[in-house]
Amino acid sequence: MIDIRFPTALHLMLSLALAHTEGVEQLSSSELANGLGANPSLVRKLLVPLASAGLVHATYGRDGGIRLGRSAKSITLREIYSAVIGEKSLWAPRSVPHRCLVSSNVERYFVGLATNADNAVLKTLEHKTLADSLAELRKLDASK
Amino acid sequence: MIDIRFPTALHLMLSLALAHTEGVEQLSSSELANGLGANPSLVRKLLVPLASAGLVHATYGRDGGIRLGRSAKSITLREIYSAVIGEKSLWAPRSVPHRCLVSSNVERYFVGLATNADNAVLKTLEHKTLADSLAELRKLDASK
DNA sequence: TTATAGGTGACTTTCATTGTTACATATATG
DNA sequence: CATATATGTAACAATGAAAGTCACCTATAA
Repeated sequence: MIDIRFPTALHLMLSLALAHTEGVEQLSSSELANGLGANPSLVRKLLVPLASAGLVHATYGRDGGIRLGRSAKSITLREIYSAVIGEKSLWAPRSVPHRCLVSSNVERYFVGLATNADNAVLKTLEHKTLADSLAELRKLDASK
Repeated sequence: MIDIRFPTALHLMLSLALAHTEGVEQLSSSELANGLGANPSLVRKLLVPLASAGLVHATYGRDGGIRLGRSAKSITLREIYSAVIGEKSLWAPRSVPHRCLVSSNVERYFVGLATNADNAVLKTLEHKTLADSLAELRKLDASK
């Protein structure tokens, strides 16, 4: 199935950032799930790697909830992507029987290509912060 | 299931390029499939978009087979990628109910991010030719 | 004590892609 | 023309990573 963890995580983080600008310090997993049209349990599972990376902070118990771990200005989209996707490459090599010059070396060669592609993508996310993204959403909203 | 059309197509093209340097002008889908550890029919299906893009040329009938459509020096990895993957983006947006500033605009915003990422990846493939890749394989083979 | 948060494990469902089989179509050759 | 053998293609089953669900555990404020 197609992987939509990154757009989902980005949406979550943007919801938290927006709430923050409106004076709401935290949201529950149910509220976040509602915004996504998803299940609270699914949201909580996606929050695990974001919490490990320090991008969000969750508090237990009654009156608990989820808040941003740092300011929206200091969180980049690259951090969100890396937290959620981990080391998984954009492309996986095909495993082939080693029989000739091509088949014996193409796998290693391809992994190198994939690493280049991964790095290029990370670079496109590196200088965009969560605050930048929220500002972009406001522009989009106004322009329509 | 994970998408390995690009590494598979690259392998095919490299096999054709290698054969060419050895004086073999064409290979059958069975020979190509054998190098990949795959089914000839699967190979033929993958060849369809490569043939449409003019990157390979297939001839029917007895003594038929597949050959490179142009010289290995003139074929870039970007062309192979685009032929096989088409317009499919690296990332798909999550479809969400439109209810607030974030949910109403994040989808469009995300598609923009994905387009940037796609272009960055294409750029990493743009200046590598099939001949370059074959030379890299020879280096890898020699260095081990 | 109770209400209500998040955390987690064990599932089932989804669906694009892989892989297979069978057969139609085209062509070189004797 | 018959035959051998190549590609083209349609229909189908298998695969597997992620989505999604449910039940239950743990933690905490009031």
